[in-house]
Amino acid sequence: MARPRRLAPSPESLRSPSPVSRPVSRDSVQDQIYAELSDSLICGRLQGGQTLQIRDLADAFHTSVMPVREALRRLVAEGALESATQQPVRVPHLSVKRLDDIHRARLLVEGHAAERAVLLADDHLLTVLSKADAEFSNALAAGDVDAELQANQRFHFALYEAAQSPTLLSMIRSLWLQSGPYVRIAVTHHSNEQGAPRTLHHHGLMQALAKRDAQAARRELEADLDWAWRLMKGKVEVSYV
Amino acid sequence: MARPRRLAPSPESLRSPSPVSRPVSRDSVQDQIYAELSDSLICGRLQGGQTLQIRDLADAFHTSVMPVREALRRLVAEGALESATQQPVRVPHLSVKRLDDIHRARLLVEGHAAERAVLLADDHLLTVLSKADAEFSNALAAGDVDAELQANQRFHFALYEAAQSPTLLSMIRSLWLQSGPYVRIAVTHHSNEQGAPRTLHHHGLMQALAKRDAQAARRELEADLDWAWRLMKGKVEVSYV
DNA sequence: TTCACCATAATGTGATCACATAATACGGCA
DNA sequence: TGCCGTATTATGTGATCACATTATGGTGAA
Repeated sequence: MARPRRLAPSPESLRSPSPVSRPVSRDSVQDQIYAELSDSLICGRLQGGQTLQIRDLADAFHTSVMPVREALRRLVAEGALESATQQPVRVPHLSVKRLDDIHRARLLVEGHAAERAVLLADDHLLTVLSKADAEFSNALAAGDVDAELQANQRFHFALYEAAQSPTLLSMIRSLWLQSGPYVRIAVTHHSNEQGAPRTLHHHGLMQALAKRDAQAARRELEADLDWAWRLMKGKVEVSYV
Repeated sequence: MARPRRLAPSPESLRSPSPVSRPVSRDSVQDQIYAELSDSLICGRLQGGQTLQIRDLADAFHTSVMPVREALRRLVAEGALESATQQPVRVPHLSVKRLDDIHRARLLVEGHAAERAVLLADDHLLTVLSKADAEFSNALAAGDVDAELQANQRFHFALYEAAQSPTLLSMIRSLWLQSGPYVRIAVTHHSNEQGAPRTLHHHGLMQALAKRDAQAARRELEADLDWAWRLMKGKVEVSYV
């Protein structure tokens, strides 16, 4: 029996409207499914409370249930999904309490990573950041939410990778997986309400980086996280307990 | 076909010499295997570089390969184990660089959790901590390394749970899984070299807790982590690059 | 003796089937 | 008409088989 070495195209419900730089073509099938699902989580294409059924995903990806099982298991282990015994896997609902908890952890870990990045970064980082920020601004002007989120992700993770700490990086990735489904809700509802304070924080962060001011970089990053957190908190409060 | 609802007794190579408070009897078989393996990792019953083969573990646990696969997948996702494609899962080797990285993350996260615990704790925590510390001292005096590690784990996690942050707690658990295989090496080689500075840090931490001094608690915890880190670093340097 | 190549074995990974359990819908009773 | 118990469905989980790929051993020639 032929085993598909190549995964079928992703189902429409998960496909990104703007496939900017999808790092596809991993090796095993379960890795590809995992990459697809985690990308969908971080970019907010999956809603909180949504159930992910093994057989449905297997049909959508045109594979058997095996790779899907292991990919879901992996995401559950990272805290990105939740599963009770003998019950379908779900995207967790975020209560206000849990949202605050994740936010505190993000301030702690991502703030620390930003400080370290400032101390360790070379000049190349600034060019990468400004490029990502330019794409972010363009997406914001065009009203392309998906591109905006992708560019924002590139901006932040370029910074975090400069901290040269695999341990911190995997922690941060897990935190983004957990807060991903709610970032989109916050961002989609802000754009027509006010200006774009996020670009200001990005610029402030790059200035702090140029001046090698670690404390200032942390402050700007925390302001950026606080801004998103306040928006998310408002949405969670009205939509769900 | 009868499906075993009850897992066979754990293989001798993984069994703890002093099964103090094993929280057995989870629901699914893969959860039980996961609990067993993660316990073995944290308590250092698995050595760095050791390979864990699916069929071997399945034979040892008297089950099929399925539950073992998923348990291992979960541990890999948490960073506790590593696996290349189509190659057996291994307990990661810790280079000095990686050891330092994990140590910095532990100082950051566990130190923060200690501060929060001091601010949020009630009086009950002190009794739990002193009980765990007493068991720790007894195990130290008796030279029972396994009981010493178990008691130390209970002491620290009682503190961390008092921080009331599920997010931080899961991060800390992941860090302990990663450093577990090397903590034992460090601890087993210290006991006859010098006294027990660790009990001093435990006592200092409890005093800081009684005085509600968060900064002092963090300092004591960091001293405790630094002590273990220095021992581990010495062992890693001589045993492996 | 040493290195390269090939054959064999071993191991992870995917597919399929079987079953226990939780969710759901239907029918009967108050 | 509303509610509860039961039968059915559906879904996660475990077992088994099949296969691609890597590792390993031996054998050949240089």
